[in-house]
Amino acid sequence: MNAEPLSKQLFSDTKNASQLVRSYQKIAVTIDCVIFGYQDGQLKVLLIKSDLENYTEQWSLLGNEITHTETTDEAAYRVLKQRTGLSDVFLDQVKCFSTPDRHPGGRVVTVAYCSLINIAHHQLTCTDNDLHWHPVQDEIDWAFDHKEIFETCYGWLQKRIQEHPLGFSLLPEKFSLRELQGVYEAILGMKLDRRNFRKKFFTMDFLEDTGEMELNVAHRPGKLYTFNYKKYESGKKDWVGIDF
Amino acid sequence: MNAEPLSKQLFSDTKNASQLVRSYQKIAVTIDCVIFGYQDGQLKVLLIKSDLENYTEQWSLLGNEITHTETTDEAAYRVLKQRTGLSDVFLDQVKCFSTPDRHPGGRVVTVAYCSLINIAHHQLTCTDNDLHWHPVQDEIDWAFDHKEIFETCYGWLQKRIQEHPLGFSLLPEKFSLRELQGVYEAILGMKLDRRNFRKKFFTMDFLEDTGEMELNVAHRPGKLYTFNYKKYESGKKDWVGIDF
DNA sequence: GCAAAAGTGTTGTCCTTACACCCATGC
DNA sequence: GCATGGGTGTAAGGACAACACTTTTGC
Repeated sequence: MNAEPLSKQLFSDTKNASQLVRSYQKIAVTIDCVIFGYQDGQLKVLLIKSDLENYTEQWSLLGNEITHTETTDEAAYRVLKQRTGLSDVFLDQVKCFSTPDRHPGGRVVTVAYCSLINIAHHQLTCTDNDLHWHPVQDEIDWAFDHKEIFETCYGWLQKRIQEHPLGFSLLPEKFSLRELQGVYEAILGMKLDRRNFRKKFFTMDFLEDTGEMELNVAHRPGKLYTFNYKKYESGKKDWVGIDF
Repeated sequence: MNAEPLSKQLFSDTKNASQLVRSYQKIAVTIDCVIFGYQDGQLKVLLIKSDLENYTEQWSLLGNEITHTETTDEAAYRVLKQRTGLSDVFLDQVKCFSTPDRHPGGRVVTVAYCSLINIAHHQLTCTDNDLHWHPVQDEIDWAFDHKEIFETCYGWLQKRIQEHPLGFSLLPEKFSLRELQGVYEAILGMKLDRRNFRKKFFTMDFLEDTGEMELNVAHRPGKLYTFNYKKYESGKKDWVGIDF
């Protein structure tokens, strides 16, 4: 607020790095994971009942403190692994939330992470505290500021999935185009034109025809494709173009 | 790393929120500002000589701890204000950096912020520690992990300026299209076609002709425009399209 | 009159959108 | 044979890239 005294105090002299850091106020830092999953054509988010007194009826993101020896990334992977058994999955940092009174137990700064996994392919390793998947369009009674964190991550995901091939992590190794389109429609919350969707992905040229077909579907079976990551990498463009 | 003991410990019972937060490890949290400025057709970044022993020859971003009563956003605005006198400027959170040994004085988690200001229109309020503007393409001897933070923010800015009208904050109220194009070329690091650039911005339809012309230029004077924020807001589109 | 940048249009190409019909399978 | 989704093509419109000449001003 008043610039002079602080800048004078901070920049008068060289300082010892350890002393400086010792002088800083220390704060609890946590990570919270917004883990999205997809099942039956619906986008869902993984939540637990809060385990804090007075908040046990509210839904909470999966979170944990970060320890002195790990990065926030490592903490996020640790939590994801503990709760879902998953380790080979994307997990991206979205944003840091730091409102002083955001946590009822005192000052806690949290870093939000976002992930997207295939529900059908991973059993939850622990279902304490009512851990389960909630359709994203359900009314949810959120704990603390987790509604805001969730919404930020959901918006981030909708933008991200249009620019990066995240959708494939929701699908089995081999998938039909209908399944792929279902993922996009669920995440973006809108219907897409089937013919244009197919054209789009075929011209992007990283889907590989496996030669196999769907089995046991109550309609004409579709071809199964795999996502060729190498082709995706080599075909990436780096210039997007000005477009507000 | 080993999931079982921790999840058992954390989720056995309801807990008191204050006790839980008290049990968390506490860490120093800082913000670092990557403040970009534009002058003479060049993009520059505002740096100081580190004021830490053994690091006084290296260049450092403007940073500070966050206190118990402020958000990281508030801390970033505070630092920006102290160092540049500016307050009516965009400042966006980019990313949190948390490698345990990133700071020589001990564990410090930092949140990087990015801003873009008009150098010619703001005097620096304090030039201690060799505070000054460095062209972004200069070789810079960075302190700590500030090179990584800078590069992340620079990439973020290049993407961001293509999707949001940030460039106008670098220009006077009234500006010519040549000036606007100069900003984009400096930030993106490439030449753009003048005719296509003009077409692009005219069809986006939020530039307003002031009726005035440039003065004192050694060539045919150009028209001066203003950025009409209201028109920009109302014309924004929300659907971008899948495009990897 | 020369240097420097302003201002302006067209064409070809590509991408996007909207839209309709027949086909293969399970039941 | 009916329901369900698979698979396909085209035409119109819009965006983008490439490209050259005339005009206005300061010096």
